[in-house]
Amino acid sequence: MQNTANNPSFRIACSSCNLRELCLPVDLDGAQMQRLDALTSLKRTFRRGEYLYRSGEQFRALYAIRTGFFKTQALHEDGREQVTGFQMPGEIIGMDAISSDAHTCDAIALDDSEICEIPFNLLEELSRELPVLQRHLHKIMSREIVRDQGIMMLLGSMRAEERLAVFLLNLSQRFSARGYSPNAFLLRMTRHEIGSYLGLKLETVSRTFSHFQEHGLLSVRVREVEIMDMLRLRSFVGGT
Amino acid sequence: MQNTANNPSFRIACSSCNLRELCLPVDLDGAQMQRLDALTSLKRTFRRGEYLYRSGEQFRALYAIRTGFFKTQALHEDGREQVTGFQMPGEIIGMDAISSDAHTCDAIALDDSEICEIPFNLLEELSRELPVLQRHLHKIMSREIVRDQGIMMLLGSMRAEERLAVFLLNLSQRFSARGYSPNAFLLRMTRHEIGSYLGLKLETVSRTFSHFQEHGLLSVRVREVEIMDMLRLRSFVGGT
DNA sequence: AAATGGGTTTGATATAGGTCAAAAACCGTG
DNA sequence: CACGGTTTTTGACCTATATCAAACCCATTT
Repeated sequence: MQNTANNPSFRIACSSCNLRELCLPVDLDGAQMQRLDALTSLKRTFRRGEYLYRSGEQFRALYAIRTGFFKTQALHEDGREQVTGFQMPGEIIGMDAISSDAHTCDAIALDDSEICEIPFNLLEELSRELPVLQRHLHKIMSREIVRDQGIMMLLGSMRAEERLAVFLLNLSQRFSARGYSPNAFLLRMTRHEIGSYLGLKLETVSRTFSHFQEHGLLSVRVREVEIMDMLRLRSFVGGT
Repeated sequence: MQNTANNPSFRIACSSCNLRELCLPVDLDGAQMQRLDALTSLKRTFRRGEYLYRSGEQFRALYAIRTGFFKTQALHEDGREQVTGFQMPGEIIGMDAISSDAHTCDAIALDDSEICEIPFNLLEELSRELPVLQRHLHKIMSREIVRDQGIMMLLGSMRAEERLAVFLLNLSQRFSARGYSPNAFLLRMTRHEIGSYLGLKLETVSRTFSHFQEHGLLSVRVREVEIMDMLRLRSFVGGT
């Protein structure tokens, strides 16, 4: 599949973007803000299934998700692939590529999506002049490191039920931070993708959903999830 | 245990450090180099078992390891802990702490060790003036992200033998990069710590070492490892 | 309305790795 | 160099999750 629209048709600037608090919450004056706007002016849209970037492609920019939903997946030499994350609006991806100047994973839209492209050399340039932007960039990268270490913990020492509970609570919290219900949401990914992310087979994911439902923790109808008992779901993590 | 020596006794400057190529391989002129030297002038030594930092402590600096060996471990609320990495000379740790201004894991010396402390605000300041330093900092952080994703892959989709093989090959490669033999080395960590890192129980680690030995891939005498058949060990990864 | 096909659920069975336990090896210290 | 604690090895058994297989569901196409 191809990227359908490279036309920077509509130009929602950072200064007027409703995701600012999540994406680049830095305190800049008018002139500085204008420079940031200039940096991120290139928007692109993607249809479900399209690649934002592919492993091996040359690194040029970070990407801020404006709308939609993405997954990133790493490919092993031997063909095995693993989902390394699911990204939603306000989140920034592509930082893995800085170290080698080439992307180390694929990013694929799970929904029709729109992104802001942030050319990295320009971002570096601007962050040399704006310490608060510099610090924010470092925080974003550090946050990614912390996130990954959380997943290492999950994969290394949690049982299937805990993993799925952590996953759902994390989604819930992120939807909530974006103004959506923390209790009811639509999964954008398949059981296979969830399993790949959580280090489980799709059957185990499906069974664990069923368990949760039997125990009245939530109700699932395929992609629709409603968390019925958030507290008990939380207590699953690190408990029993 | 306490930090025994805060005395910045001996001042090996970056400019004359034999780890430069690994640690901060940036191309600076004399004056610039001097400023970098000033930045990293505080050295500290640690005895085996001592903490370099603890989870929750305020973030002030990154640390470059000069000699010795460290582990980092994350603690879950519920008491579970997991080793998130083993670090050796030339490697820089502490980047997880940038995002929240507090360390999110413990760093513990597994050997008598020496580190260079790099105050982060000064590093940011200098990297605003020296683009090559700025880029290098970004690369180091990005490398950490890539490393973590490799571990996610390992934990999410490899069997015990593959995990241990990957672990040993990685150590081998890093020892080799530091001028030590890639074939024979001493493990600085316990079976328990290896298991924690690899998402396995210590008994499984021990058994897997024994398997490898039975198959003539390597010889182990507790902490001493000698890789006898590097190729076959490599072929274990992603194979069979 | 039937056919197609990807995704999901559920069941039956297999297995890698975990758990429990005991012995052996190792290491620092007195 | 003997002692006590820690670490490692090995064995026997158990369990969570994988694997294999079939049925089902739902959206789209014919």
